[in-house]
Amino acid sequence: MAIARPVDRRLFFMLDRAHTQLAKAADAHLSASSHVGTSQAAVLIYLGYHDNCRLSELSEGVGRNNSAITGLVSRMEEAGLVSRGHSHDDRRTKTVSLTSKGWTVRETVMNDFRAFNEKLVKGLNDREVDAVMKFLSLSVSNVAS
Amino acid sequence: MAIARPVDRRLFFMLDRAHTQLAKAADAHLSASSHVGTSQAAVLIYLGYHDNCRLSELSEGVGRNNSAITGLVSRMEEAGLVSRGHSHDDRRTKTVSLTSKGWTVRETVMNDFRAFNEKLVKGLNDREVDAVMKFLSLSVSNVAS
DNA sequence: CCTAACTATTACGCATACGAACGAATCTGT
DNA sequence: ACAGATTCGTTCGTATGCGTAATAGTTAGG
Repeated sequence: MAIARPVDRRLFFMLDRAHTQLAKAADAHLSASSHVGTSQAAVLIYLGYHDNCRLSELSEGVGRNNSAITGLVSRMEEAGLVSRGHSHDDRRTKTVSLTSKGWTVRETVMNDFRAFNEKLVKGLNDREVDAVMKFLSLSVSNVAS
Repeated sequence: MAIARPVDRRLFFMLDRAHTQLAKAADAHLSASSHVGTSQAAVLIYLGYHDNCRLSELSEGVGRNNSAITGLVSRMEEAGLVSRGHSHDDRRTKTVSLTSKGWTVRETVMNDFRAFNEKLVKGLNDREVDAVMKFLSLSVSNVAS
């Protein structure tokens, strides 16, 4: 259960720090080949698996709220990476889909991240990587209450 | 080595997502008792261990760059949590120290995070927690190059 | 002494995120 | 069929952080 080990109280800050540094490194990694940051990259990747989805679904998929998505999608629309559409079923909803340019950039981004993620787990064995992924999934639901 | 396992390419996004959700939860957790966010909380905790340190050291300690620290410290100074001082050795440098109010808030924040961090590792055994901490430390240096 | 390096600040523009509130559309219960 | 609740996307204001560049004071090296 790992209760109250002194080191535990630093866990969140270690995560925060790692995220800051890794996001910075990932941004640098990405902008070398494409002009997208990590937020936009997440959208590109998600849309590859769920093209033409609702904005709310995208919001859920990349873990940002509605208003963040509105701005994010708008910037990406201006950049020609995605386009908005309308749903036939429900006139409230709008959909997002990748443009052909979006698909191309996504391909680059995917390759970049494959290399990047391999760097992240350098020095860890499979068992440890599994523990990390388990933590990243579990912790979100642990605090969701 | 965990090379090219299909799941690896999602690692960074899982981290990104976890960080976003956890930061949001932590903010809610904190602002219930004190009026500080996670950035300011990090500063409070760091200063508890390195009171009266230089701004650059703080910058390194909490993983933000110099100009971000200037703004962060200014906001905290206005809130009465920290105060700026001058170094005797080097008159270029300025120092930051906790005010008595800062120490009080830090105490609250520390307790909040103890509880919060315990929630994060719920469902993980010690071995897995160790792997997570190892990952969070290692990954930063792995991409630092 | 002069110059180079360091330290912190400041200002600008930009990206990202949040919560709150809004209008429009849709669904639900009666 | 209609009133009320809910959902969806948007807009607004605010907070935070980054990069870059300019500024200014201080220190250290030659």
